[in-house]
Formats: sequence, structure tokens, C-alpha cells
Amino acid sequence: MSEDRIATNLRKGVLEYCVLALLSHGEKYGLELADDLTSRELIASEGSLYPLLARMRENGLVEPRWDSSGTGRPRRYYAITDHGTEQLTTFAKVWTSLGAQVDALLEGSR
Amino acid sequence: MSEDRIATNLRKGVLEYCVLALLSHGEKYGLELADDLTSRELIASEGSLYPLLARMRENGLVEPRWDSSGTGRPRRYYAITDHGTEQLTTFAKVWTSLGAQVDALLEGSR
DNA sequence: ACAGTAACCTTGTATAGCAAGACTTGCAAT
DNA sequence: ATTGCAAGTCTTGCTATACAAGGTTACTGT
Repeated sequence: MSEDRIATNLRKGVLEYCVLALLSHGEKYGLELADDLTSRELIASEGSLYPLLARMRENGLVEPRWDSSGTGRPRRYYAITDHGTEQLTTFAKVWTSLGAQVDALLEGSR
Repeated sequence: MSEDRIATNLRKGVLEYCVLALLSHGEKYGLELADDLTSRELIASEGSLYPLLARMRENGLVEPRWDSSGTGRPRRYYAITDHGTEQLTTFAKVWTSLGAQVDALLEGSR
């Protein structure tokens, strides 16, 4: 199917803000985010997520924290920063506006 | 502004199908498409469009035709193919589904 | 000891949009 | 005629992103 290729390209630039939206409810760790995003079909593998989280860390959108208290391998929990919250708001505007344009085009092509 | 960077990434994978949607109403030439897409804020410059049209031509989504009949420099008119129409339909499904997921996340983050 | 698994991360690849500009053609002033 | 302008097509070099595949670390169960 070519649906995969279509979806892959659509995800570009969306994923970053989906992560921010998920974190706006409270901190989460990597695999937890990956599972959530996978079930929503917003990523195809962890290979997208970890490099993304590294970028977001560098850009100050999220703040990581190691937690070794539990059992098993230590988890790295991510929390959204103020800057991240601002960016999420900005994204919501751009997404709404661009989405409306695309919807209009698709609507008109039937 | 960082809105530009956000929009740039969002456009990836969308533009191709916006072109198909526009062509579903009848053939258009390059600059005509560029102007239309620019006014809808779906491209930032022609630099995105011509390489895209070349790809779409190679993939059999559009069929070009030179027209020197009018005044001025010859224009290359593009028409959508059957394959292009199919792809547009597939895209509409993926777009709707992915868009709903993103909307749900944004909705939940307020 | 050994396999399994949860969790983290890295490497290499393909692709898409963009800015800037080159090239060509016709037309309109001077 | 010649210069300049505008419309139109296309190219080059750049950056950023998602992905597949694989590798590492820590713990648990048998």
C-alpha cells in the first residue's frame, strides 16, 4: 500500500507537537510515549521518537529527569517546559489554519 | 517568528495532494498553480513546486502538455491522471484519520 | 547460567520544502 | 534597434524529519 508513504510524510512536523500535547497532562517516559503514539498511529517505530526527544531537549521544549526508584532499567521522564507550552499554542493556530485550507481543497474536489 | 518553521514542516506530504485537488477541476500551468497555492499559504515559493511537479510527472500522477498558442512564453499545462485521482482518494482517507488523531490530542491539552 | 524483556539510544538512508538564482521568451518603451 | 521588464520554467545546494535496523543496559524468571 502507498498509505504508509502518505502517512509518513504527513507525520513530519506533527509528531513534535503531539508529544507536547501528551506531556501537557503530566510527565511521561520514552516507551510510554512511544506506545501511546503507536496506538494512535502517529509513529511507525521508536526510531522516530528518541531522536525527536533529543532535539526537543536541546531546544528547551522538554525537561528530562532520570528516575531509578522503580524496578528495571531507569526511566527518563519528560516534562513540558513553559517554552514548550508556548510552542504548542502556536502550533495549534498554524495547524487549524493549514488544516482548513486542505479541507477546503479536498471538499472542492468531490 | 517560528510559525514559518512549523508551517514548513506541516506542508510536507500535503502539498502533493493539494496540487492534485486543484487539478481535479481542470488543467493548470505551473505559475498558475504557484499563485493559487501561495495565496492559500500552502507554499512559500516556486522552489517547492517545480521539483514537485517533476516528481509527480515521473510517478504518473499528472500529464503535462506544452501550449504555445497564447501570448507570451509557452506554458506547460498539467492534467491529473487516473492514477492521480486514485491517490487523491487514498490521501483524503489518511488525512482525515490522522487529522482526527491530532485534533483529539490538541483538544485534550486545553 | 540463560533467555526474555523493558527501556534507552545510535547509525544510515530517503525525501521534501525552501531560498536564491539562472535561463528563455515575448512585449513595450525610448 | 536596443534596452529593459515581466512571465514562465527549471536547477542547485541546504536543512530537517521520519524510519528501519540494530545495539546496550538492567532486571526477572527458570
